[in-house]
This record gives sequence, structure tokens and C-alpha cells, in this order.
Amino acid sequence: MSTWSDTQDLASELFDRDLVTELADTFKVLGDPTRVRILDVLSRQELCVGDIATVLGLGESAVSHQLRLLRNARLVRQRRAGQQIFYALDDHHVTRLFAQAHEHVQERRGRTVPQPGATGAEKSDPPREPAPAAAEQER
Amino acid sequence: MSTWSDTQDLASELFDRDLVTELADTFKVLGDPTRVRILDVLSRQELCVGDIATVLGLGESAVSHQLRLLRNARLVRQRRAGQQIFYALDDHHVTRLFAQAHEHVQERRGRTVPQPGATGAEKSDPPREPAPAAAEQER
DNA sequence: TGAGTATCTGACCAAGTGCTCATATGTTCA
DNA sequence: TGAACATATGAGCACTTGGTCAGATACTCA
Repeated sequence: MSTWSDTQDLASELFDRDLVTELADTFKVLGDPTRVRILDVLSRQELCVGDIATVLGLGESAVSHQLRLLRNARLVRQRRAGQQIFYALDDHHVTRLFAQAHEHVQERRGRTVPQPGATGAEKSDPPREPAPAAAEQER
Repeated sequence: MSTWSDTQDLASELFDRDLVTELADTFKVLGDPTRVRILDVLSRQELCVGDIATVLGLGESAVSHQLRLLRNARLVRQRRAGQQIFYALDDHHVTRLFAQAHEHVQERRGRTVPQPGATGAEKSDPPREPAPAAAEQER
């Protein structure tokens, strides 16, 4: 019933179960608009929880919940400074993943039939490497 | 109440709403083990729906549902050959995204405290560029 | 120490997701 | 044309997810 000769070979080459899970979990964490926004802002500046909430217009509890997921995924790291905890991207992969996904979205748009109602104009600076953490005036 | 000076500037630099949505949607599609497995197998060989289901041990309906999401996200493309429809990766970004995420997972493991019960051994060939669609013996 | 501030956590709930089953659509070939 | 096959689609349901609210924890400073 099969159209190819080496079903066993093909199946044996695939990602093993754990790797599949870890890849999916990583992308799952990235697959939420709120977390994308948090990572985006953190890619530009190290910020404490309250400020992330303020800049993005979110509740502090919601931000904290999301930061926990980002922490577990090792996408952000934290640094305590007094009562505040500053968050920053934990490694360069986030930025590169964003850049790749951004390219995909761009090409996707090119191939997609332009929707009559589409906005057309859009900020689309390609994501770049994160800037070093700015000097904070910790209070 | 803010710890930084240019909250307006920072907020105005961020990804706009549409880009955030599109990035999150792209990652969301990648954030499921079944779809990761489908993309993984398609990165190695162009396959029809039934064969994907067979190789991965999934129901054909489930595969079809997932392929629709992958199609909508422009991650796979389809080619009809008789009654069968062959699927393949639509662009190179998937592979690169997998490679980046794979690197992240690897580094993440290095930094993570090794769990006593962890397996330790694992297939972890880094994802490579997809091979050209193999010649199928279409029936 | 205790008030004040910043962050985290758990319970809860509305919305979203992924699977299965049944059925529809589309293609081939006798 | 109609049977057989391959794939797609819709409804239904168990499970997950992301937010809010209330309360806990952690740190600072008078």
C-alpha cells in the first residue's frame, strides 16, 4: 500500500520523541502574541516586570505568568535589583528565530493573494541582535 | 513610576500588531508535536497524506486536518498526482527555524541541571536542508 | 519590626486546540 | 456511469491555555 520503498529507513531517521517534544514546546512558547511582544520589548531593553506591563499595557500578573513560561523555556533570564527583577533575553536564538519567522511571513505575503481589505502599510524592520542591557536607574 | 526615560520611544519601536500576530501564528503552527513530526518527515521526503499517516502512525483524518493548518501557514505545498496529493515543505525557513530551535534546545540542556532520571542518550542530528523530492512510484 | 512596594502563585473560567467519527468531495478506471 | 480509493471537511468532545482576581512571598527602609 506504500508508495515508497524504505518506510522503515525513513521512520528511523526522524527526530526522536524527546526532541520532537522539546522543539514543539519551544515553538509553543513563542506562539502567543503576548509572549512575542514581551520578547520583542526585551530584545530592545532589559526591563523589570512592572515596566513590561506598563509598556505593553498588560496586567502585572499576566506578565508574571508569561515570564514564568519564558523562564522555563530558558528564553529569558532574570536579575534581581532590590525589589525589582529585571528580565532580558537569555540567548541569541530568540532573535534569530524571530528573524527567520519574519522572513517567512514576508515571503508568505508575497505569495499570498493580496486581500482587498488588507492594510498594506506595516512596520516591518527585520529583527536584529539585541542591544546590551541599558543602564537602569534602579530606585 | 517608570525606571526608564523614554517609554514612548520604546513602545513606538515595537513590532506592530499585525506583525506580532503573524509571528505568533507562525510559531503556533510549529508548536505542536504532531505538526513538528509531519514537517520533519516532509523535510526528508515528499509524501502523500496516507503515507505520512502510516509513517507517523496517525489517523489520515488527523493528518489531513494538520496539513490544512500547515498549508494555511504556507509551510507546506501540495501537488496532486492522480488520486494522491503529495506534500513537501514550501520554503527553507522551516528547516532553518528547526535548526535554530534545535540549537536552543541543546544549549538549554547544557544549562539545565541534569535530571537524575533523564535518558541521556538521544538522537540529535541537527536539521539540515531538505533533500529534493524523491522519485515516487505513483500508483 | 512593620508598612510599602514588587513580584509570584493558585484557583477559576472563557476561549482555543487536536483528535475521532461520519460524511462529503474529488479522481481513476473498468 | 458507478465502484473503489484518496483526501478533505464538519460536528462533537476532552483537554489545554491565557487571563483575572485574591492572596502569598520577597525585599527595602524608616
